Amino acid sequence: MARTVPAAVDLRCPLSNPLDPKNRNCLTARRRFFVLCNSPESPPRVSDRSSDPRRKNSSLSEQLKPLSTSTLSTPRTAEAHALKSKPKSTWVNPARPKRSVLNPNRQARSQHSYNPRMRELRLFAQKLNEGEFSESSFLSVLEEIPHPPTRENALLILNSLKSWQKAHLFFNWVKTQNSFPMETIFYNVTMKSLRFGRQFQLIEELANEMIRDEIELDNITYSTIITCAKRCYLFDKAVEWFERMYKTGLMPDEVTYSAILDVYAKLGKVEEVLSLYERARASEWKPDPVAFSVLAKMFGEAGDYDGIRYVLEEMRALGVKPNVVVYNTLLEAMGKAGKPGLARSLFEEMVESGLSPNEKTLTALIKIYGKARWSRDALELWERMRFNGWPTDFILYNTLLSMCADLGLVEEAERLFEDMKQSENAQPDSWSYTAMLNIHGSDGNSDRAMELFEEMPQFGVELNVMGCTCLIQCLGKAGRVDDLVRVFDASVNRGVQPDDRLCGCLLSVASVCEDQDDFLKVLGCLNRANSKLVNFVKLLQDESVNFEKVTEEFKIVISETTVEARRPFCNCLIDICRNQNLHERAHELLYLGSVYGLYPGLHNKTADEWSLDVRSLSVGAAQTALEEWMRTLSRIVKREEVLPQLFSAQTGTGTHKFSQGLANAFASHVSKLAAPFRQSEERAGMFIAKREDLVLWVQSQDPPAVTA
DNA sequence: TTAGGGTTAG
Repeated sequence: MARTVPAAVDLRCPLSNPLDPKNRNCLTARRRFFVLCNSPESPPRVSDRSSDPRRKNSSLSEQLKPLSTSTLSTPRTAEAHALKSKPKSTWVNPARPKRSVLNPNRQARSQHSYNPRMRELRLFAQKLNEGEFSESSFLSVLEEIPHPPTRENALLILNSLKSWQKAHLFFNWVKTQNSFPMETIFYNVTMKSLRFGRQFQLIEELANEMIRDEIELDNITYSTIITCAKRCYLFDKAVEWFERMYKTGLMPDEVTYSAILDVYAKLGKVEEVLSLYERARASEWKPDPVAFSVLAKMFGEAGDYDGIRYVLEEMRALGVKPNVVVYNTLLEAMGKAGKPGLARSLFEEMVESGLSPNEKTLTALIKIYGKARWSRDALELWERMRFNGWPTDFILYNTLLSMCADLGLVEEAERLFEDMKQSENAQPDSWSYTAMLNIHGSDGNSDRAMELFEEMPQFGVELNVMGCTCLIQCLGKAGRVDDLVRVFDASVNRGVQPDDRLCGCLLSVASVCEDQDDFLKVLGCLNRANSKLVNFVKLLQDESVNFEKVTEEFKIVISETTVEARRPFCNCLIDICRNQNLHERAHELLYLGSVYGLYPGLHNKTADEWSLDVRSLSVGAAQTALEEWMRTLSRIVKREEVLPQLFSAQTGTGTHKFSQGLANAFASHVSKLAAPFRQSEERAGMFIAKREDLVLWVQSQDPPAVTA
């Protein structure tokens, strides 16, 4: 796309400033700016060390320094200065000759001729592959090799060995035979095998051996080392070996280059990736689909929609046709950037271009439709999949089931689940059962949920903590406390490790128990998982305990809880207090929850409107918050302070098919208090009161009901 | 896996 921009670029245009926060992601601007900074008409602000011939073998990161420090990360003031001093720079051809960063020709593979002893050697390799050997027995079998281990014979066997251990042993054995001098290709084949076993240390040892024995490391060697380091999450090692290659004077070809692009991308170093990409483009490199896939993945991870668009436009401008992997990566990226509509169009474009989607394509799309709550699109896609015979696998099925759970599609989920049971390649696993338990749990069908729980061992599927949580929630809602206890005990005995979400679930069941025996039974389960939490519940029930003690214990319990579970815990604790007629304790807990940041954005004030946002609160917590708010307003009215025109309380509508909706509970509490809030007709899930009505109501409260 | 690079699930 940069190649199609007009001949002159006005740098004063804000879009041309890549460091303007508004344009942080504007890659067009970055590209233009890059080119301008490195054009002869616009000399770089700092000396461009990469163009210094004396620095021929400097590492790439050193070469990139002038770029990353001056072009992409310069403080904004320096940037502004540069822009001011060069207002009328001229656009130049970015493809002008400059020192390359990569070799445009991919390293050629050596040709191998037909080996007349192929059959016997393959059979021998098969014998080595199939047997279970100790190291010594493997070596003794090697002595039975049907033909001498010449270069070609040894290479054929080495290529045929499947396990990295055997390949490594064979490689070392060949070396001891001294039949021929070891060559790069032997190291490369062995390294590839070691990479399957993620044996980076062994690979590095081999690489150092090559250096010691002066055996040439080529692009294949380096790319194998780099990708192995990457797969072992040893990104620093990957970069280290890439730099080492540069220092030896070996130019990477596009395979090594995209491997290192991916390393920087996985490190989240977007600027470095772009610098590398731009550098290579300036060397007249035409990126291939793999390179674009790397870029697309990187932008997807960052949720950077401008970046995704840039990838699409670059491909279009360069005439590179995306393949299925590129489409998959782009679709996934669109999903992460929150663009379901664009993902849908891109998918249609892919099908129209004649490409057939694979299971990964469909998984990405189903996930996007589920997240966007586009049930019609999701189900239509499912129909198309069946009609066209597009490939499926268990991940796709599980994604479909999760989508059904999110959208409340019970019958569809049962059909899919049945399909899975009938299938050969997608038998239900613990994910599938979890999704099914979630669906029936949310639907309130505890019988079906229990049926699923009982059948799991028959199919050899282990229950996981999430499935257990769904089932416990379902049984709790159905009031089947004895079954709940049985399921909990069985789950823990089967190896489920309760986490904070499961504890939160038990706590929420406890909060709705009307029967004291049931309440104690649920707390008994919770005690097995989190005894401190149970002790805290008991402490709350003890009216002789003062607020300071509650504060102290609250702090301990909450700080030991994962961040995501803190607010649910606090909500449930408030609900428990209200159910046990401990209203003041509920108010104390709401106060503590607010102090410790569990309810950010609960109160919002503008000059015209004060609002209470209870969408993340439980019913009891929302009631408590409303009461607290009314107490505060009473005090303000009494003090005759300034009040806004409008008061609003936001409960939300609950988009989920199964959601109970906070609105109804809130409405009945408002009516119990006889407070003048009315549900808004224009704004769904919103309760509104006018200042005059609220003031009259507050004044009529004598003694104020809400302060009780 | 037949000497090297990129894509799927709470």
